[in-house]
Amino acid sequence: MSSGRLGRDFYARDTLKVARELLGKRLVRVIDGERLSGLIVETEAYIGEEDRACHASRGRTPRTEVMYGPPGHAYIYFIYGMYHCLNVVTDGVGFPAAVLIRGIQPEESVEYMRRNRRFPPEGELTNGPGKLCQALAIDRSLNGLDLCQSDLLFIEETRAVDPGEIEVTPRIGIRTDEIAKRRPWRFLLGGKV
DNA sequence: TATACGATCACCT
DNA sequence: GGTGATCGTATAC
Repeated sequence: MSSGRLGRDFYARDTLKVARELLGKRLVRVIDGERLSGLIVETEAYIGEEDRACHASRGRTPRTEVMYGPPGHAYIYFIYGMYHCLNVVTDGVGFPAAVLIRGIQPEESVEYMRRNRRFPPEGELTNGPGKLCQALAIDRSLNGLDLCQSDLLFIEETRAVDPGEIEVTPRIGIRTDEIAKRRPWRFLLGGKV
């Protein structure tokens, strides 16, 4: 069964809808012609300058520029001096919003990923935003990449997900304010917590 | 120029 | 449950 790549229209929508519907889709990274991939099982939405947890809450800067651009591009940032996080830009041009990919279930080239992560314990290969970037060798050199065009990084259509499998919770690691902390903008697939 | 800190993780107790 | 690693950004001087 062939799987098509998600097109611009998928990303050019309401961010919460995109965050929810990215669950179950296949994130694909190609290195030296080899496919590394996994099914997306955890996402978080970051929406607009009013969202204090969103990097764009402090306005347009060189770092946040990508989020203001067209949907379907990768926003990758470096954090805590050692990790990278992968987001996909959503909604329309000029409105800063993105979905953070927080977890995937490894599928293709698992051994390659395990090597990248220096052979972690079972279940800890790609269960976090920093971890999955390390496993897939994603860093800021890929920032701004168009996931609708690039052959290095993209997301593929998969089977439909049963809405009953989706869990919604507040976002993780928010330290800005109580309102941002409470927003139920984290989505998980299959009872994963 | 200088400084404080973060959408994290690994390792410790 | 706590903390150190480690550095790009934003912001203040």
